[in-house]
Amino acid sequence: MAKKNKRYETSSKILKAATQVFSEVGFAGARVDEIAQRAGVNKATIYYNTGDKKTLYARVLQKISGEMYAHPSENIEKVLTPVGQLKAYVRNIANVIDRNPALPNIILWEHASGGKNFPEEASIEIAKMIEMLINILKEGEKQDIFIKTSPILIQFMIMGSFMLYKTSNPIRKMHTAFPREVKKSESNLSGTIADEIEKYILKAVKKEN
Amino acid sequence: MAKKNKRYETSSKILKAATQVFSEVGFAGARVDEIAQRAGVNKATIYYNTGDKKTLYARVLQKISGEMYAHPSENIEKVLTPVGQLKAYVRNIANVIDRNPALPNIILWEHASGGKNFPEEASIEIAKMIEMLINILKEGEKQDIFIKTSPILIQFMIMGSFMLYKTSNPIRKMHTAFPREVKKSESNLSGTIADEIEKYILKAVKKEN
Amino acid sequence: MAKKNKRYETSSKILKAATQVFSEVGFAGARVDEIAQRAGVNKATIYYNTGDKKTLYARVLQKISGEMYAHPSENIEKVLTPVGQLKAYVRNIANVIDRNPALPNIILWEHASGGKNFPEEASIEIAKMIEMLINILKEGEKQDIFIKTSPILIQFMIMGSFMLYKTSNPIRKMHTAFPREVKKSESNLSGTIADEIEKYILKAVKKEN
Amino acid sequence: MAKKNKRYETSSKILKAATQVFSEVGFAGARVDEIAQRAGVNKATIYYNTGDKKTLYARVLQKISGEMYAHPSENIEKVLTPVGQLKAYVRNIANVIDRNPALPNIILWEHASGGKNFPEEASIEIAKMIEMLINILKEGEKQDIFIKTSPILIQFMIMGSFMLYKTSNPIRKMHTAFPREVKKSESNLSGTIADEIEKYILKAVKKEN
DNA sequence: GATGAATGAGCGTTCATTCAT
DNA sequence: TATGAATGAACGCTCATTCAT
Repeated sequence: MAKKNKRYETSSKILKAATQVFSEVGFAGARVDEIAQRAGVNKATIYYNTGDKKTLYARVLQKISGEMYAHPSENIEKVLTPVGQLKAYVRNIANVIDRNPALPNIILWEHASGGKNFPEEASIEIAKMIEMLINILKEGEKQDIFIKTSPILIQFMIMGSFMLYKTSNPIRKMHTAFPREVKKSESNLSGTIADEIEKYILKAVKKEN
Repeated sequence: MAKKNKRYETSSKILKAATQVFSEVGFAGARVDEIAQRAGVNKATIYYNTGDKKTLYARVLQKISGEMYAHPSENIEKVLTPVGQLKAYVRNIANVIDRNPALPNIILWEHASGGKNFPEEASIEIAKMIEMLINILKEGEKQDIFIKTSPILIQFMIMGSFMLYKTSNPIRKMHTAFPREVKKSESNLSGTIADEIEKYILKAVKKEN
Repeated sequence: MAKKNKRYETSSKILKAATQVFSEVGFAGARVDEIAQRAGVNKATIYYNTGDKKTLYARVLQKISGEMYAHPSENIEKVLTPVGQLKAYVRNIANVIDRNPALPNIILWEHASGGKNFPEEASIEIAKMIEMLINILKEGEKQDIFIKTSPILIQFMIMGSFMLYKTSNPIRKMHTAFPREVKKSESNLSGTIADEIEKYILKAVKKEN
Repeated sequence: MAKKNKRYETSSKILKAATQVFSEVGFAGARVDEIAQRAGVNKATIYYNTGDKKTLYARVLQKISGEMYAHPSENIEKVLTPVGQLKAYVRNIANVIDRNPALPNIILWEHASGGKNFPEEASIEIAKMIEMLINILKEGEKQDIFIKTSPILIQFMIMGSFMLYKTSNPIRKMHTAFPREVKKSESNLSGTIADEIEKYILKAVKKEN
């Protein structure tokens, strides 16, 4: 709306390009030159505008984790039952990932590298998110409809399956060895994939009667 | 003992060091100097003995995937019921990961990078493994004890949770934000962790009656 | 006076230093470090400004052959008789070599290496030059004042004597074995040396009557 | 004849291979590995048998110059007239070059590099050779059949034309720009080429009457 | 006499970063 | 605000040389 200043525009272009590049090749593999080129700015502009490579990466991480862990909370409180809340939780994650294609790669880069660059702010967001899951699962237990579970493992099952699915796309297509059922893939999670994972997670967690 | 081939011994030292370094920092982040130092050999020896950085990485990938996807089959055929087989399948994966600490990181690096360096041989091994899972799940369906599932997603749930668990260890410990339940961790999967995942996967897959 | 383009100035310094170094030790013997040092720039500047070692060498070759084969034509067309033209031809070559001390060495490096790096553009220039000589000799034949000759061999006699003379300078001085008459040398061709060669070439080519 | 010892055989193979390689790419461009491979021996054998790269190159130079400057004298003394002697001189050089294909390249490498590695022994041989030419030319002058000439320049005309001819072969064939008359070439000097050069040199030197 | 294995020194090249404008 | 030019510090790799056998 209001005409933003030029600096901000440049900053946005840089951040967008950096997100792309870092997600494709990771921190060590990323070239500042490449980021500058994709952003359509001079390499020195990155240093002038944002700072060094590490700072730039930190900004990317921060933005990513902000998006990751802020939105999911949106629709959950409106839902009343733990089952509905857990469904919403899974679905929100799928939505966020679909809206941020760079996210799974970056999270995996960070996991692989042992989180060396993971900013404290980002882990606060994650913590809030997990707390949300903990509450949902606890409430389910209290109502005697969920079994006792380890929230962190449930979290990893959800995130892990989504992220491996997303990032395995090129691998599955590249190699001829895989069975046919494995090679077909959908680019979005929010359709069939999220449906399935939601189903598995719920079954895994629900008490049989 | 028998005097071993000198070249082979050197090669082993190099491969071991390379596996470590690549798993810690990935291909782009790895320094040949560092690998040489950890192997206790001169940098040039790596080139004399094994070849360039890419070749070395390929060898690491090959060894890793060999170990990953060969062993799990071991105990499965002895088990008769699909439930037993699925349990063995999950447990075997946990065992392999425990025995090869570099494995989760390297797999994640590869996923994150879109499998640019993934050797065809490795994907053959993975394919065999997934085929195994497909058969188990099919048999379960046929016997009407498993629901219809997407094997690749089940696979990703198992692998994803194990690998994220393993690699999240330093992150979880590093950051203060996480709830207490999340911070405690066991270094091996084969104990409680595998038990839990096994339970969730089975519940996710089994038909309720 | 007018403020020159900075990049161009750097480029010139690099090209000059490169010409020197390549002429002294050839392509394989040249060290990029040495070129950078003589040019008074950082080694990386060479890559930023010009490109890799091969590209740099190509530029040197191109400039050398440009100078070699452009100027000789200058004064020849003004001269009317074949004898005068041939004299001018020889003299022009001597002048060019005198003005470009790196030239003989570089041509010899290229000859010795089988012209592996010789750029097509350079050979076009040489070809034009030889064509000039062919025309002079043909005209002389037609006027019945020159014998029938092989132009390429005449060319090699001229170039060969000039270039060996120039490059033998350090050798002749270094070694004590040579007869006195051989050791004295003039640094420029354009004086006595060119006079002599001109005389020999003309005698070799002219028809006796 | 007598069965030579093994060391000598190895030494010969090495020297032959080294001569080839040095003539093709010069001292700086030569790789000890390549020489070893062509000689069919282990790289370490070169050091054991002959010494380091410089020593090996010196041996090659020595052998080359020995061959170059010893043989030409053979037939000259039998010839009585200066004209006949000069013809023999030119022809002998052509023969030696034909018999030693590595010779022109190596001489050119040495000239180009300013004779940095030229051994004193070699220059003694050259000196003897030039002295021979000096005597022939002096005798011709005394008999009033040759004009007064600069022997070193005559020497360079002969050597220069032969060597440029030989080494220009690949260049002339490689590039399309050259006129047809220039592209055809004979691999041996001793035929037409030597005839022509001999004719030019004699005409250049002989007194007209 | 000969060699497979290993290495130190150095080379061409890249890359994150800074400087002058 | 932005950039073209320049650079220091590495990095992957090569190569002449040595060592143990």
